Amino acid sequence: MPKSAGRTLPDVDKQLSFALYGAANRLVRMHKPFLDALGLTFPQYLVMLELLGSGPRSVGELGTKLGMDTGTITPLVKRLEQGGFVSRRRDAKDERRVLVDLTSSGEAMRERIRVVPDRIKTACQIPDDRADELRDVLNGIGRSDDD
Amino acid sequence: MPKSAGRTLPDVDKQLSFALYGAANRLVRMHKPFLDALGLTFPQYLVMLELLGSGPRSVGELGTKLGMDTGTITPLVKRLEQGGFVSRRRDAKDERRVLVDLTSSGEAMRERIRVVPDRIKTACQIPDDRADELRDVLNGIGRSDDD
DNA sequence: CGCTTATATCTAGTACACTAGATATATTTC
DNA sequence: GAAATATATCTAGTGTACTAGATATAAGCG
Repeated sequence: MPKSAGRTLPDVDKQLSFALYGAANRLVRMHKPFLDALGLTFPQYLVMLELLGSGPRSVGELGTKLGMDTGTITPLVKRLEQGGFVSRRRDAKDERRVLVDLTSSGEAMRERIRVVPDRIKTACQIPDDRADELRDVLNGIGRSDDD
Repeated sequence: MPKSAGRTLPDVDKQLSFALYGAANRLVRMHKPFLDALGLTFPQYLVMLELLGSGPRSVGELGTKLGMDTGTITPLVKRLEQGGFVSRRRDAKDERRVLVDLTSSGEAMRERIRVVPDRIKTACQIPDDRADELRDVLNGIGRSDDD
């Protein structure tokens, strides 16, 4: 067996980075049946949550909030637009910006979207206080002490 | 209790799923400078860790271990092969299987790969015991009580 | 032996997520 | 007010990650 001279490599599934990467993938998979029923992908669902919670947002603001590049957000939002869930228009105040807003069809999803987090929480079987604690730890990972 | 007027959508960044998704993305970004120097992407790095730690593996075994589909693993491994890090050959014992093994060039990366987890741990600033605890919680997420 | 079923891998098509570079509008400076 | 700079978005290209369907080998059965 290639156990190499003295130093062994830490087993891949002993590593936090692997655990985190896998958990995120599994979490997206868990969402899929619920989101398929709504015609949304996971990142699209995050954008919808933000719009439902905070109102119209520019492409750049969505990227900042969700920690994604505009090169990711633009095609994602275009698919939401094609699905009829959001509208895109130039900001009259600053024509460089594109404002993304819910259509009536998107707004109408509010109640159906709202139940998704609860279903996931149930499936995860993690108590609320434990989940909050975990969330805070995760939110601290990989941030360069600003934002 | 007012029926729906009072119920607001939970803020997107109060949610575990969002925190987990974002943390995984940030973690991959943290790895990038180290892995770029080795000519690896993050999932390719996970495959290399597994091969360095456990020896030759079939495509299917890699997929099971890493929680990924063969439709993901196959092109990924082909890129590793193109990079000269691994070889692929049919298993003589069962010609349905494709065995992935390290080349000498791949084996030679052992020491350079081994230091990556430490650098990340330092950058994350999470104490070891805390990281182990977090890892165990993450490993429990989204598994259907088998595997 | 030929037929069926199971297993393992591969191919094709959609959707992220990133980087780098192009385009378009705003703002500043002279 | 025209040129230079800054900001916001978009486009193109690479690499995951998924699903569904195709191919190829293996194993079981009449």
